[in-house]
Amino acid sequence: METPGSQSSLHRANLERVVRAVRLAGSLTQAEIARTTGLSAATVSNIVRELKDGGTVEVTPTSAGGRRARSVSLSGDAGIVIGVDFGHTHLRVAVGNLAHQVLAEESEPLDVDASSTQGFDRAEQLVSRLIEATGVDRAKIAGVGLGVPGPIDVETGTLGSTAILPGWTGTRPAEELHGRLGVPVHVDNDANLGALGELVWGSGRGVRDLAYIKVASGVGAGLVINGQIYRGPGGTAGEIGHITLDESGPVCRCGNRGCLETFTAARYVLPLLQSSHGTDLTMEGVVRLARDGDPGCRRVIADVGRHIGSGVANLCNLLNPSRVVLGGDLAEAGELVLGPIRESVGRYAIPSAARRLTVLPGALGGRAEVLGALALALSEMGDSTLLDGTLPTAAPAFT
Amino acid sequence: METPGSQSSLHRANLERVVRAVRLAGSLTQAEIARTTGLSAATVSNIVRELKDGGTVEVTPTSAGGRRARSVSLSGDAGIVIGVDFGHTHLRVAVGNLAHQVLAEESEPLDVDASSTQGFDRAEQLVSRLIEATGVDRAKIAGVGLGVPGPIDVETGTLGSTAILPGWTGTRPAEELHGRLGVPVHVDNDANLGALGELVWGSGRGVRDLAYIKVASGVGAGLVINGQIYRGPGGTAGEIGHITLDESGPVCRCGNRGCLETFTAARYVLPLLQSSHGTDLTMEGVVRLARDGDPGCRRVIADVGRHIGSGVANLCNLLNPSRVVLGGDLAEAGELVLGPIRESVGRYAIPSAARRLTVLPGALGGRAEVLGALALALSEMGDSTLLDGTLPTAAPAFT
DNA sequence: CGTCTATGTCCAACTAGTGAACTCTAAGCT
DNA sequence: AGCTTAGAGTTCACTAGTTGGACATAGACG
Repeated sequence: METPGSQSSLHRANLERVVRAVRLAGSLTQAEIARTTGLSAATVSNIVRELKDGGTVEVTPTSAGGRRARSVSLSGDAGIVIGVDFGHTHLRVAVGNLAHQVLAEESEPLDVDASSTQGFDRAEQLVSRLIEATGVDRAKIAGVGLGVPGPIDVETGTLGSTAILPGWTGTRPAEELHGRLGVPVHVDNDANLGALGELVWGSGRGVRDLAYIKVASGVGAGLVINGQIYRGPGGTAGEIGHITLDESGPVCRCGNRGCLETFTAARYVLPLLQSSHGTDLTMEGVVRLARDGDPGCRRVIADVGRHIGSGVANLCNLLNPSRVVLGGDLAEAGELVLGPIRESVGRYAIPSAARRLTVLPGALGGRAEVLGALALALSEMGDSTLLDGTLPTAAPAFT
Repeated sequence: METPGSQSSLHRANLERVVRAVRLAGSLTQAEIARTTGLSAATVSNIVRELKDGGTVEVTPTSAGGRRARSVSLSGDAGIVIGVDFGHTHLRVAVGNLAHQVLAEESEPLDVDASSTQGFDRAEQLVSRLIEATGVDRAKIAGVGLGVPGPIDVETGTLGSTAILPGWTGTRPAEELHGRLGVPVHVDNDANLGALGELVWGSGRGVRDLAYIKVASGVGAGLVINGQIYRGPGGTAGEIGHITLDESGPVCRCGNRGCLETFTAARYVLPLLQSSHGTDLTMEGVVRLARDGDPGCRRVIADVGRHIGSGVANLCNLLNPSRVVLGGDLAEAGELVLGPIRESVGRYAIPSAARRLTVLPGALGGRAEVLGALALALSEMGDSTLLDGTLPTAAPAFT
């Protein structure tokens, strides 16, 4: 640890290399590890033995019908990670292992008006339940990823004002959960985690740059640049909901006028349908009705799509991501909303940028955020955590 | 080279570490190197000897009034880099060394209608002249950075259509210059290089995320994210000039309507002043008149600023950079344009993002691009090039 | 002028990776 | 069945390279 530039650090780096290779591939034989990592067979042999002794890796004596290949894979109980996602109306928890496998996942409704304390209590309970259900060892928890539906101050870890969970403003979610679970907790907002989730498990596999647009009560975007969440220095990157589409448009809750959100977010869109469809409509309902053919709902959704498309076109001109993934309730509308988005992008983005852009619906639906939280825990943990035989049960730090 | 993960690669990494430390600090004693790099004194001793023998580093027997410290610094002639910038109306070349010092710099007018061949000939001549003037060894050229005022296809290195140098579309500038100079040439567009230049030498020192907005015949932005130029998968990131401000605004050359450019670029703005100020006005002239107090020009510049501010507000919401640097002719207008920009940003960006944003004029003026080209050559070279005694005189690759 | 102290160098010890030789096992051929 | 073949994994001697400690050096301080 104390030798930053030499010898043993090299060994460490090679250990990580091997672990990473195995994790990415699921399972490999030693010869394959040698080939993909570029290390010599002898070195791989030593490293695998060391990892096996440390318990981070499992060697299944002979797997395929081949000659004598021993396939190496991450041992399932080497460590587990947990994803927790506080959403608009529900709480969702997932348990996964270091091999990127999701072992269990569950969600339950969350009372919007519940205090933050109640919320965290509930989260703790649900986590405990899932851990028991999967039968894993509590001490093996390597880290927790936590998603919250609002802006997080990166430096202090304090939750900014959120219209979605009003009573939670000013709390420090990571600290709260860390106090209850005793392991490192890493927070981020739901849009960023959704982006990460889709990148790792969903519609963004294999892509390095991705924008995840989440339309729900508000509109937010999570940006992944070069394989990493991009938060911006202030942590507020991705606020696509408040780019200005029409300087003299409706007044937005942010104080400006004509923000994208005023044309697309549920709270602004649903009233349009009140007189014709009644007052107790939800976005989900509108989407369902539209799919069933209701012309009014279809029109509203298409209009929303067009406006999102304008925003995406701006995003595309500025950032030129290779993929845009649409998440949130609205994604359920499929082509009804994607069509207009693509059309709008084609119209407003410069052609060379638009040509390379793919707009896809999220593949994970409401699970994107929890899975992203899982991915966050995995990535923040760094592979090096795997390498100490002892996984941290007390947290050295939390973010 | 062939050992990707081991031993000699460690040595290489340590060599680079030392070179980098020395380069950043200017000059260090061996003990200081040991402390900043974390390597042991013995290792540093060996490495310094190796570097000294290789000629990349110079050891001045005793420098300060201390005991017996030998200060180690990059030898001035260890290698030089060259920046070439083709601008709207001029060609600019700079010569620098690996210690980030600019040894010589010169610009000359360039005929817009000249063929690309003529342009590259002129560039070659100017480079030769500067090399002779500084008296450095041609064989020491480690790389060339090249700026072109138009979109470059990252894969093929082909220059896309540019309204600024019409005859150059479809040429491969890097290849052209590589053919003439025989060293690796790395191209990028002028906005990206301006961003890099300001980041390394100008108003962006010490910042990791920066947007450089260049207003000239068009409007472009160069983005630096996490200390690196961000080009986007298609290489067209930063096209701030074509985000839509007004869906029913003037038709833009890109085919859309109401692009930022139609409110801010010279070709759209100058006509506004034709009836009052004559037809042979340039953007530079407008700026000068505005500074002298001409109310019409002041008004025009303030309006341009407001529109740029709207674009920057969008940029700020999406990307949340910590700094925006304004370059190009317009930057000369100082507060006359920055005031309205800041005002517009304050109005249209979400407050939490706007609060962290600093909008500054470029510190390098027209030199930003050449210096950025220099920085590009330095960064693309990678420190490892320093480590072979022989700097490449024939190029293994060019980008 | 002697002592002190930080610098740089040398040397022996140690760590860790590598190539080559070797063993093992199953598949394929005769 | 028996032989050959070939890829997988292991062992071993070797080598590259870093480190801690001993040692020499030379200005600073008293």
